[in-house]
Amino acid sequence: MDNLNAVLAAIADPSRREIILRLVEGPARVTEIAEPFDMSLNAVSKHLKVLEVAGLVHREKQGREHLIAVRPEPLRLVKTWLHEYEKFWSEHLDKVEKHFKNKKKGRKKL
Amino acid sequence: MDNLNAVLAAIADPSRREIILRLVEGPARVTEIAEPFDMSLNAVSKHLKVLEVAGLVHREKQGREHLIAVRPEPLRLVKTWLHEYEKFWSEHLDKVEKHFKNKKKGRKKL
DNA sequence: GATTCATTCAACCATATGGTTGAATGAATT
DNA sequence: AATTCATTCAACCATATGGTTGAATGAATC
Repeated sequence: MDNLNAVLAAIADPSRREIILRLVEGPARVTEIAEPFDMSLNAVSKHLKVLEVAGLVHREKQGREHLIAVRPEPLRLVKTWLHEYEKFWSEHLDKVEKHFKNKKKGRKKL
Repeated sequence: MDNLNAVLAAIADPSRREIILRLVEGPARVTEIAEPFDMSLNAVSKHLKVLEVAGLVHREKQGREHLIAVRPEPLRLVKTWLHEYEKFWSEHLDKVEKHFKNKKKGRKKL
């Protein structure tokens, strides 16, 4: 999946990870989300945009306020990549194992 | 862990993820790693530096060539964060569940 | 010792990122 | 209708990022 880039870049920022964890508690308005942060509302708004583009957050406009809710699905992509990595890793270990087995068996040949 | 930032930023780049997967096959020299890429050797060298700083790769200088090997440990940090996220998520689901249980039980009160 | 080979360092470039402030939009309140 | 409130848009700024090219380093080879 191509989106993995966006998802990883999004969660690479600590403020955005904090926002995500905060949002697991439940949806919140932009101002609420921004409250604990030592940065402008605008900065938080930008972070939310990044999370939204990555699909990690969904925005529901309710009149003048925006309700932001976390969306867990894109994190699956990260898990999937980690699993792919581990799959390759264990396959490689298999190969190494076989390599050593062959060494044992064929010791006298070479 | 603070390094999580560096690890996530490192794997957010697709070339670097490719390098990592390549290195699971086994250690390689810089030129070997660079070979499949359509970018300068220098660019790859920089990517390796980023991976090295993030701890995802280890460099062993062997004379004039550098043997680069993958180091899986830092990816644990990513897994840990995902687990933390999921923990919070399920705790929140618990809360929601209890909330609805209370609604059921106390329906007549409110 | 001169040359070649593997790699990094240094400088540069364009674009992205994370932040700011001030103005604009648009809904709610008076 | 005027004002206030929630949010984004726009412009700007400093720094980071991903790439380039050319020079420097330092080991191997002739």
